[in-house]
Order: sequence, then structure tokens, then C-alpha cells
Amino acid sequence: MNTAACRDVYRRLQSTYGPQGWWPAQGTFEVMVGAVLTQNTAWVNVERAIANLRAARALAPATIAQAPLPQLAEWIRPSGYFNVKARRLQAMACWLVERGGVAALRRVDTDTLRSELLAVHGIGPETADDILLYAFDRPVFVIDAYTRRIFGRLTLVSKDTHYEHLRAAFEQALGPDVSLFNEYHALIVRHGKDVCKTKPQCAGCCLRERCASRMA
DNA sequence: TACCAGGAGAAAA
DNA sequence: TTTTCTCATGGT
Repeated sequence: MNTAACRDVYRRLQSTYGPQGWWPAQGTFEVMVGAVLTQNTAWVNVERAIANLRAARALAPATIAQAPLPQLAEWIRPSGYFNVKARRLQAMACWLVERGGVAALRRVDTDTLRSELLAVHGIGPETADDILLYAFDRPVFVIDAYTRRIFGRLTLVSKDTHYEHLRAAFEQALGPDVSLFNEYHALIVRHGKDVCKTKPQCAGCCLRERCASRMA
């Protein structure tokens, strides 16, 4: 990854959209819950599911860890894949309780914490990195479908690059910077939602000058 | 009606 | 090891 190009894309996105102030949730555990529920799902539906959990006073590790799966699935129904995500959410809550809670995990080094997260059922690379960056303030760059799509279109990365290689490339290009990683990923998602879903929309895209697939 | 959304795990090849 | 299938609601 070219450092200058990577920073230039960031400046263009920042100039276009301004500060994003992510993550759109309150508290460490709520960020973790949101990270699981947003898997392949629009955030607006995740908000409904989190609202259900809050209304049921179930937005706590111990409560989710002990809740009957059918009940948990019902609470999170609006986020889709509710049976799958109920198991994933419970697995994460059980792990959190067993490890002594958020406060204890804040004392664990980043590599160890990442390995432990990836060992939890339902937490893959992107979800783990969402949690590390937005819940635990660790300098880990999150790679998602938008990142691949946008940077692939800019020909700065190959779309089939392995997740870990892509993450390392961004982290090496930018240097460890929690605030930058936080804002950059948020801007990528904002841009992805905003104008980069289909090629014709590149006409009004702030990255158009850099984009290899731009419309003539 | 068809497609997509801030993925991940299991099964099949 | 890589590819394909499955999970599911809600908005456009």
C-alpha cells in the first residue's frame, strides 16, 4: 500500500464528509453487541435489535450469557439471521463473563486479545477488529467489503487480497493511530453507502480523480 | 419483484 | 486449501 495514496484518500474523504464520530453506540459492551449484530446487516436494523435488548434490560454480558436462546433470538429479530446471531452473541457474552469482564480485558495486550476474540464462535476477523478498535481503542485497521470495493476500484489493492495482508498493508502505510483508524474506517463506510455502490455514481465521487473505473 | 446490507461458519469440492 | 451454501429482516 502506498502511504501517500492512502493518506490522500483519507484527506479527500475527510474533506467531503467531515468527522464521523464512530462507533454509533454507547459503552464497550454495546459496541461489541453491535459488532456482532451488524454482520451483513444494515445498521438501522441493528439499532432496533439493540433497542429491544435495552427495553428488556438485557443489554449486559451476564444477562445475555444466561438468556434462553429463543428469547435472545426474539429480542434481536430485526437484525436478521436472528437464530445464528443469538448463538454468536451468547458465545461472546459467555467468554466476556469467563474472562472477568471488560475491565479485565483492557489489561490484555492487543495480539492476545485478538487471538481470544477470534477463538469465540461467530467472531471473525472483521468483527474482532471492530471490537478491538471501537470498543478497546486498539490500533487495528478494520477491513470490510467497502474497503475492498473502494480500494480495489482505486487499484490500490487487489480485491482478492487475504484479510490479514490487507490489514497489515493499511497499518504499515498509516502507522499505529487509533483516532486515524477509527475515523478512516467510518469514512470508508460512509463513502461506500453514499456514492460507491454503482459505477455510474462515480460521477459525483470525491475519489473520482483517483478511480480507475470512473465513467468517461 | 429483486437486490443489498458495516460476515462467519459449515459443508462441499 | 479454496469455493459454495446457509443464515433472514427490512429498506430501496
